[in-house]
Amino acid sequence: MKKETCQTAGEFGKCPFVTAQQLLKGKWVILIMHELNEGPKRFGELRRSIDITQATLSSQLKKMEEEGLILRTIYPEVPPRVEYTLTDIGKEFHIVLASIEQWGNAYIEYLKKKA
Amino acid sequence: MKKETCQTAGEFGKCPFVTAQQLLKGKWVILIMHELNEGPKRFGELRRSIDITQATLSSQLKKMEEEGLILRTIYPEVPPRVEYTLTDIGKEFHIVLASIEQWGNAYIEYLKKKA
DNA sequence: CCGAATCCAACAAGATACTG
DNA sequence: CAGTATCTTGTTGGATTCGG
Repeated sequence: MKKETCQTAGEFGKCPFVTAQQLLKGKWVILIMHELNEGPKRFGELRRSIDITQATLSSQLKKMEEEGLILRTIYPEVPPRVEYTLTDIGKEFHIVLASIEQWGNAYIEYLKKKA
Repeated sequence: MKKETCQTAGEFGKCPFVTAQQLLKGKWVILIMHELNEGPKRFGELRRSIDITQATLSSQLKKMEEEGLILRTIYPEVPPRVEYTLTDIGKEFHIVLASIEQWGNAYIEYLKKKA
C-alpha cells in the first residue's frame, strides 16, 4: 500500500491539489472569489473593487462560470443589471479563503521582518 | 470606519489575498509546496513526483527560494546531492494546503455529479 | 451598464542540448 | 545528479473598439 496523494500533474479531476492549482492559477481567481464571498456583486462593482480591465474581468467571470464556481444572473432592467454570486461549491471555497487570509498575513509579517 | 479588506490588485505585501495570489499563480507552486510539506526532497525526487521538466522545476525552485518559501541545501558529496525543505513561513503554508485538499476533493465530487 | 471582438505584449513553460 | 542556456511555444492579460 503506497502513500499516493498525487503523483502526476496530469490528473485534473483526480488529485485535489492539481485540480485546485488549475482553477486558481492566473492572476485574478482568488481575488474575485474573495469579493463574491462577501456577497453578490455587480460587474461594475467588481471592476472597481479589484483593479482590472473590463475585458479581463469579463473573460475571467465567463471562465469561472463555466467551471461552476459562480453564477451569473441577468436582471432585464433599464439600464441592464448583471449580478454575480457564488455557487454551492463556490461558497465552500470560503475555507480556502480563510486559510489564505491567515497565511497571507503571516507572510506579510515575514516580509516586514526581512526588510 | 470602512470595511476595507483589500481594494486594489496592486497591493502586494499589504492585502493577504493579493499577496497569496501572486505567490500561487503559475502552474506548480501548490504542487511543490505539497510535496515538500511531506518532508525534505531531492531535486530528482520532485521531478519524478510531479511531472515537470528539469528546466521548469529549476526555475520554479529558484523563484520560491527567493520568495522565502523553501530552503536549498547542498551536500558536497559525489554524486552531488541537493535537498529542498520548507522554511518556517513555508511550513505554515500547511493550513492552506489542508483546506485546498478538502475543497479540491469536494470540487472533484461536484465534477462527477455534473458529468 | 455590461460585455463581446480583435489585436498585441508579456510571461510562463516545454524541448533540447550541454556542464560541473 | 543537479542543474544552466537557449530556443520555441502556449497562455494570460491588457488596450481599444464596438454592440445590445
